[in-house]
Amino acid sequence: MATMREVAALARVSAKTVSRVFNNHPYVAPETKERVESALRELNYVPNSIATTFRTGRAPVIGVAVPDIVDPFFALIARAAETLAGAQGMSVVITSIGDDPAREIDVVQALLSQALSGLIIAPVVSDHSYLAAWASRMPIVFVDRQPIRLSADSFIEDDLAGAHLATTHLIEHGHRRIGFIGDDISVPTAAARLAGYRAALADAALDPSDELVALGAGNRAGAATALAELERDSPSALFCADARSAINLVPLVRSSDLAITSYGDFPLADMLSPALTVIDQDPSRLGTLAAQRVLDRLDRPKGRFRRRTVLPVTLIERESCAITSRLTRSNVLQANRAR
Amino acid sequence: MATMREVAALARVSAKTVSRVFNNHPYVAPETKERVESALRELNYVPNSIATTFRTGRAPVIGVAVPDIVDPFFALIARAAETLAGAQGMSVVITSIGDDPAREIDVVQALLSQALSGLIIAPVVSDHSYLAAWASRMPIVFVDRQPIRLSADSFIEDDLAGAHLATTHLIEHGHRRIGFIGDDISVPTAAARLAGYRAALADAALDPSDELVALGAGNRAGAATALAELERDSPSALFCADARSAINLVPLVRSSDLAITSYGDFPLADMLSPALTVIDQDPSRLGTLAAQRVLDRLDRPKGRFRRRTVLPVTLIERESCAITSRLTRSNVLQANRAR
DNA sequence: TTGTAAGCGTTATCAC
DNA sequence: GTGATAACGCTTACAA
Repeated sequence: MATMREVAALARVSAKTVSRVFNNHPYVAPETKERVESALRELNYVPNSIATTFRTGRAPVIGVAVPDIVDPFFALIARAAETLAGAQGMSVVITSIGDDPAREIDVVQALLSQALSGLIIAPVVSDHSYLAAWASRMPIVFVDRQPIRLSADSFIEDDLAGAHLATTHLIEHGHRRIGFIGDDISVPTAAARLAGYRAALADAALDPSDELVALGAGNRAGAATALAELERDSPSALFCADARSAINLVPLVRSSDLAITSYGDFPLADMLSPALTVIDQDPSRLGTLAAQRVLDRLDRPKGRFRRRTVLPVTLIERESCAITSRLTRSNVLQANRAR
Repeated sequence: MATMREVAALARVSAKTVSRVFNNHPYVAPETKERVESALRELNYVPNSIATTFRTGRAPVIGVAVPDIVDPFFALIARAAETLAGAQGMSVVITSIGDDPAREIDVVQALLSQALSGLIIAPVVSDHSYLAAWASRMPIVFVDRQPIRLSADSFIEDDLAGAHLATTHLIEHGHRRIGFIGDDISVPTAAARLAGYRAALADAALDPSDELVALGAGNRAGAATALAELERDSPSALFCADARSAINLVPLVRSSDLAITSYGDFPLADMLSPALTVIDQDPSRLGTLAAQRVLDRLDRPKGRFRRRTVLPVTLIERESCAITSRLTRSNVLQANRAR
């Protein structure tokens, strides 16, 4: 690990000149430059990034905190952010917050106490005032979920409209008793989707009964309980508020005649029988936008930016919703297989 | 952002004493300690981690480089490493290398030029000598893939035995013409799986014809081509060398009568009709072991450790292999649904 | 065009 | 027990 001083000694110049050459500053005599460059090569000089960071006061690192990096939705956000940041010479520290809200503050504080230049966060807790102290020091950008009790940039999806879209889709296919199944309603996105579901029912003058709402489907056992609960009220269709719940639900409804729509696509959703109609999200775009915003804020600390950006979502229509398909299930299976 | 000096001034002591109090060093007079502590509280002192890192010469950060963080297999490795490291006050910088081997060196060098304490890597390229310079400075641990032209610790799975197991399973179910389908054979794990497949055929005195091997199934189009290629030789079963290829393959073989076994489980593999028999991997364990090894090496730089650890894999038998199931496919479907 | 000096915040050394 | 001083490697003023 040669230092600048050692390179300087070898090239018979001062450390400052080495610094100038290394950072391509002008006003270095060509022959000096050449001598320094060969010394640089000879000693295989690599700058000590800790020292640079120390001097600069800020590391070229953006923190990314998401509930779970194993969830492809968040992994796509993280990867997109990493790609964009990497192109600007910044790297990305990823932290999985986990499902336990109690852990979030510790985990995120630990992340922040490193020397980050900025933070991208999809929070689990619903009070983000603990970030206020940090927000004055670095750009903090929320993705997928809005900041609460904190003023910060956010890029989120139109969960309400998406849920409305999916529910309306089921209504248009003739369903009248539509169940809502999700995991944890305290997550703001889930709450918005429930609101969208209810709004769609209201718009169609259908009864938004609480008995048709079941939660806790984040794991297979919970999904089974939730489904059993709903089935007492014999819905003909389900709106599933997130992809993970949908994945848990799929095995359970195989033998039933329930139509299903899911908020969030997932691999093989199109391979099920019947193929699942889903709300399509664009996590990569969220990640790219968030990272770009962090970089923009770093570039122009005094700049003015839109605080809240809501991205539209779309419906991917497959075959899981029609009442008719359920009545002739075996035909549909045949048709699927023939494709 | 109060510094130690400011705290020292307020407590009317030297910076060193503040440092002693903050780090719980002995030999501080109780009343001095108390005065310092109240100053610490009053100024809300938070140590500047950049300075500490600079002083120490090493950041409490472990790098994790994997081909793709969106792939749940690697995400599980990364999450497990993060969890273990986090418990020791270390954080984790994750980088997706991408599929392009040409990018790996740049990406990993960029990662390394930060001040890491160690590196966990699942490499894409097949010559790791570029890491030699770094290996002398920090522990480098390979996961899932072995180091080539470099001496380093590794935790890998028994790809050869796993592929042998899966192929033998198909043979035992009566299959005689078994195709191999994968993505890129230059990836060492894939090569080992091909070898395992061939060994199993040889052990059963079956012909390991090259015509039954098709590659490039990493995307849907490639999978279609690969499958078409294989079907010219009418195999009755396929051994699919990785989960991603299997996911691409599933839609294509729906209408066929091919039995399938996949190396690597994936969500909903048990929900397909017929449910897929797979080789089960344990990426979390790989990640945990790798992170633990990095920490162990940091703790005991002179310690001696096993260089190469091979983890066994297991077969999860589902229903996709029996010849009989294929002959009575519709019955099987009924049975599935009834479950 | 090049060099000198100072300092970023913390901690190790050694003296008191 | 406590404090002055130096040092980590680099860059920013400023001087030459």
